[in-house]
Amino acid sequence: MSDTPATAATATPFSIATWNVNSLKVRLPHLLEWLAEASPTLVCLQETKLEDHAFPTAEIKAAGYQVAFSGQKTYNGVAIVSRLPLTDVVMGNPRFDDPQKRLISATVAGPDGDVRVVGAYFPNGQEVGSDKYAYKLQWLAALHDWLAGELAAHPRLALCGDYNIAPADEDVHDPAAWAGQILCSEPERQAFRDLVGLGLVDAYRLFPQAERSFSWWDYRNLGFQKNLGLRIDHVLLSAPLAERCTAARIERHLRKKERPSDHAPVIATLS
DNA sequence: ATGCCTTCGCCTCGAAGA
Repeated sequence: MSDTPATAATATPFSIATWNVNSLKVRLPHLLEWLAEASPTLVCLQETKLEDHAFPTAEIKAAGYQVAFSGQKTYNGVAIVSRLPLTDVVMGNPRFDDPQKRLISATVAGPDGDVRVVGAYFPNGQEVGSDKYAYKLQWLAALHDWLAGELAAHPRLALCGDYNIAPADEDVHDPAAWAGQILCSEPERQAFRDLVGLGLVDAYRLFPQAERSFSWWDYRNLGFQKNLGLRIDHVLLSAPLAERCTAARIERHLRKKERPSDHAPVIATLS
């Protein structure tokens, strides 16, 4: 027997997820299905590719979730959907003037106090040495600088999103082929380590995981069927949240659905 | 292999993604 109140004992655990949906217009049915099935407390979405007036607020609210979003036509676009109220919503990085909608932050009530959630769609970079790669590194440096202050202000913080960085060779299906390439280059991996150095922990690596675990697979060449993937979507937790993290997994089965996103959601559970 | 798949916007092909 436990003296825990029944309401707490039966409550769904607090969980934080991230998913690059590659067009929320196309993937809304998948999202609604997954919200009903996995019941995450909160999900950060990337690549919504929707202007704010077109965001499917009513459909997501009908599923029992609140929304905050920052989008644009064709590219980028981020959102947070949450079963709990979202407060202090902030768009973008105040230290980095950027027309690309890649960042959204909000506060939710967590199991042991407020949690600050930062949802991020990191730049892809296209090719090492390109203008887009230079932008990616500048964006990463600005994120690091801003996040140091955010962590000081909000010690209970989660940085969730499509990082477009495979942090280590074990996160790459063919490390030799990808060595030095975009998503795997040393400056990108160093930027990832610099974020970790602020006091963040990769929730997925807190637990034993299957080898060759990935969150993205190329649409081409039967990438998913052959498991030719990369682990580039991450939930990073500050120490007080990492201490309470009890599980982390990749929702690989969503990649098997009809007309899937090329990314699968990543979800971390907190006690 | 400058390829493959998917999305969007433009206008049925190019750009971008990763």
